[in-house]
Amino acid sequence: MTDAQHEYVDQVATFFTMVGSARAWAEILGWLMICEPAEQSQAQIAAALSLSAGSVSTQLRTHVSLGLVEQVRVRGDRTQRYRLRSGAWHSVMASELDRIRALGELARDGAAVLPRERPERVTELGDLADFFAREWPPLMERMNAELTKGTP
Amino acid sequence: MTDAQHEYVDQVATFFTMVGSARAWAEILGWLMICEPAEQSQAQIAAALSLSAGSVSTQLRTHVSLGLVEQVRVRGDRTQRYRLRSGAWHSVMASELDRIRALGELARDGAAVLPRERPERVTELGDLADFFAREWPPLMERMNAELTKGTP
DNA sequence: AACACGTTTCAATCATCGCTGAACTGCTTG
DNA sequence: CAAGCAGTTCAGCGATGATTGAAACGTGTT
Repeated sequence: MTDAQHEYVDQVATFFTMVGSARAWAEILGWLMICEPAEQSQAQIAAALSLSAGSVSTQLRTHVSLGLVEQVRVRGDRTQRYRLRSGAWHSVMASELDRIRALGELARDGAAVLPRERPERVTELGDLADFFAREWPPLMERMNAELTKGTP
Repeated sequence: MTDAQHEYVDQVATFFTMVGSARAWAEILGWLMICEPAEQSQAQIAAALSLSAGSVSTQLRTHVSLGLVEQVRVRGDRTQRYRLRSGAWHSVMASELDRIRALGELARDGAAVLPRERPERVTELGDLADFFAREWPPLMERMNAELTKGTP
């Protein structure tokens, strides 16, 4: 692992820790973006990032469950490999829809305690969520259409 | 503060703590969504939520700096009041653009360590960021147009 | 001026959560 | 069936960061 690679992993990790991710989680993500080969065993990841086997196991599982990383079995080799899923970033964006829906839910539940004064404080959130729930799917479609040009 | 209100504040707080916000920050947000009157002093907020004056002061400042909350002076009364800004939720969405740009930056910096194997791991992120940087502003415009219908 | 009230600041405390290390499971091979 | 390796689990440690409480500040009031 070169200095430049190390620096980049750090940069990615810094970004994602800023938005609330665990350090190890973020470092693994950064490493899987640039490592060679793209498929890595847990041991390789642990070695490259100087992380304990435990952290790698745990955080890798959350990566997998989020759909960012996939496990691959290389035939002839029994050790599991992990790699960034192709389209990983797309699915991050696509999953935004769930969060938007959750916000809509929050707004809807607010109906029970709607304030007389400036009820928009709650309703505005609902309208917004509805707007995005409508706009997001076509946006995702355009995204896929546009960015799949080179890779069919 | 009724039980229902308390419950709702808790629900909002739970949602936002899930995505990495501080508990007090999130509770204040929930309270400012449904409190009556909409304008509240720090002391009122602290009392309603059983928070210390210190937390309220600190977290309220971050709310203000994020543009979610604004301070208002009620004439005749010297104590400062705080309230949810109208259009608060809109500006949350609008500020997403900054995060998208940051992701684009991250991808661009990745050029220095671009892997030979599956370089899309990095470049895909850049394309995505570009796509959103282009799509976001018009989307925001449509959002404002559509949701401002009732409130000119 | 002195006081009262609202707000800010900050050091100390507390809680949370991620990380480590070691023990454990399961699989494969000699 | 023992040995070796990959991965998992979990208790305990450590660090980060939020919360508190008290003291300082400022502003308006008597």
